[in-house]
Amino acid sequence: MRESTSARTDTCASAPTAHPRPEGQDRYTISEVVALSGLTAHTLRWYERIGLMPHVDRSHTGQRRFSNRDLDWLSFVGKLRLTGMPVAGMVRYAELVRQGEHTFAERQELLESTRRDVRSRIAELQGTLAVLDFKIDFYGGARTAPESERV
Amino acid sequence: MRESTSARTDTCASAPTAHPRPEGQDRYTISEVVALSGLTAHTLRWYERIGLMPHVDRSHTGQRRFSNRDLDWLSFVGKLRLTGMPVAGMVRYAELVRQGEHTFAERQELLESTRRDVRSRIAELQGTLAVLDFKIDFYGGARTAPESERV
DNA sequence: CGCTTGCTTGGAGCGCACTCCAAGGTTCTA
DNA sequence: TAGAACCTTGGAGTGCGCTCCAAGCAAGCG
Repeated sequence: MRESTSARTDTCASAPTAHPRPEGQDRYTISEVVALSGLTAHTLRWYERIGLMPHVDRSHTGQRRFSNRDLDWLSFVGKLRLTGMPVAGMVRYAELVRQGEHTFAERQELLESTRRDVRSRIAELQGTLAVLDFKIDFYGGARTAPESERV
Repeated sequence: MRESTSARTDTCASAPTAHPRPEGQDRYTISEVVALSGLTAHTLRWYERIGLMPHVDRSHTGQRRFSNRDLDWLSFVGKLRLTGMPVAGMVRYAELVRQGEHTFAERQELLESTRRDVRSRIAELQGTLAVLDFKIDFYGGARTAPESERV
């Protein structure tokens, strides 16, 4: 295993396993975080560069040491990513967090807007399900369809 | 209006209006199709180039004239696009259609696999809704949360 | 001590789905 | 019959979210 570990297998939708963490540990190397988060080391470093990660603690020689808190943050960011929020939006949220409690209202608005997006995306997907069901039934031999179709 | 018409406004999730078509017409210029489909002319030509559109009829001087059948196809392709299916998959489906009725089974499988993807994407989105609800409630002042959170 | 494996950086590259450009021919309105 | 608006093409460019590279330092084992 050499840096570009997992990934590439199946678009790796971040293993939905609830990030089982080794008990009583609070300093993880980057490769441990790769295993726990499903992200690549490249991506973790990139997240930090673009301001999507609070600055991670370092060992005396400069290597990253992630905390449980960092893992919590990554797990939340993973959820935001699943919503389809663009990276710029997540960075915006991270900035608000850094600015302290007086940004609570704005953070709430941002999440509410995201929630609206998610809900309409779900509705959209359910609309496609109706069409898929219809077509699949058609191909299923139940040619009840009034389709002149080239299908 | 000069080629790059609509687009850019809001990621233009293809107006969910059911493509109201002028009655009794069966030959549309590309700009009419732009208005009806919400796609750009660039995208329509590109779809044809990559084999996602059956070859469109032409006027005697070589300009495209789309039929109602073409619009039906575009509308279905729009649904597939909303499912999140990559363009390569849609091209694959278009190829199967071109090959005739003996590909019915394969088309059905492709759509069934797409339907599975859509269902799991919906589940994923519903999972993010739970997290969003939780956070939004937290910011809503109901600080009932046992969060040590940097939130 | 040497060896292997792992971590560091800035910057370049990639795949997807468009998106646009230049240069020229066509169609419509007045 | 002019002029504006619209259409054509191949190929180059864009934005997003990673993804990879080269060169070099660090850590652990025998």
